Amino acid sequence: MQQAEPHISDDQIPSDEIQRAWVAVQRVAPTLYARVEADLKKAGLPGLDWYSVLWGLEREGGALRPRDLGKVLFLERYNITRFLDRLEAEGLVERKECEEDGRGLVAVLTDAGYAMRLKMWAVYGPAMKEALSPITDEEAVTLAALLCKLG
Amino acid sequence: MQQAEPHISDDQIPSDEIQRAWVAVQRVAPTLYARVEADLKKAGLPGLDWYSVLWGLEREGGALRPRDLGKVLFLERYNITRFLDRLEAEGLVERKECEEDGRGLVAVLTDAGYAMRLKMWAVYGPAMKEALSPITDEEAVTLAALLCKLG
DNA sequence: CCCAGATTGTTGCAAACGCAACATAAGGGG
DNA sequence: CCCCTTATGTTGCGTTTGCAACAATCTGGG
Repeated sequence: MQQAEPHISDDQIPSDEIQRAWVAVQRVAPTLYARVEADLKKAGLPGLDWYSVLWGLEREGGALRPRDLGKVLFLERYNITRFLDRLEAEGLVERKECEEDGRGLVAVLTDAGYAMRLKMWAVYGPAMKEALSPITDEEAVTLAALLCKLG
Repeated sequence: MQQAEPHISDDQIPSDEIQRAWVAVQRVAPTLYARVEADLKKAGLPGLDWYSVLWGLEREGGALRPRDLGKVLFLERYNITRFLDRLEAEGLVERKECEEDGRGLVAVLTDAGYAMRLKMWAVYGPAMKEALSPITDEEAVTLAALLCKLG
């Protein structure tokens, strides 16, 4: 990636192998993401970020506090607030008050939200399959295992 | 990731292995990126996007037309324009006119820009090494090879 | 019970991004 | 040579993001 550097000692510089892996990860992930997003957009559907919220909610039983949704999706509080704003405006989610915590609330998936996730999956699934079609299932297992070591 | 789906035929649904690999890629890449960015920010340095531009420029001899910079970095024209706006405002890059094309221009790395890339690498390099420290060089080669199949 | 500190969700503001439109210049066919 | 098409870089506008501050509520020690 770049040559030796006087300000840092040699054992701080990542090896070529590591550098190449880093570049590959940071280049390929957005590329694949963009391909799938393009398919969704072509179908007139929302982006993958919405899907994550809908699916994250559905997976947890259809209702979750923003706090917990944030933990599941690795998102900041204020981002959750705004996703819920948009999803609620489209009728895919509803905010209900939270009994056990006066300041909290619960985001609840509506029927329309459930239906939307299904409609998106009908595009997302095949697009994902297509994007990863260059590798076999076995390779996918290897890939996932290596990445999980890093997460 | 999710159960069978009536609207699409079974052979359109990605296998569990593929789904897990997809999730791993899309989750791990931003996580690692954020860790390194945090180190840069802690050091009071610009983000990785600036580094990409500086390094992309330096690698090509220190001067490149926005068009070509866009191709190297996989960025849209208008993003290049705006990165150059900010980098130029900080004195890291200069816009010079392009002789062989009247409408074009050339983005030239300044001494300050070169110095900044070095300073950033002194943080970026170790941070990258740390982020990928859970895998060996050999595993990194495997990882990069698998990802390259997808790119 | 009371109160200081922490937690939860929201918001104002500034910065950044995506998209479409624009001005300018290059290229190519008649 | 002229005109039409394409390419290049920029900009305006609406949307989205990050950060810091905020109000409301919970928690635990005294």
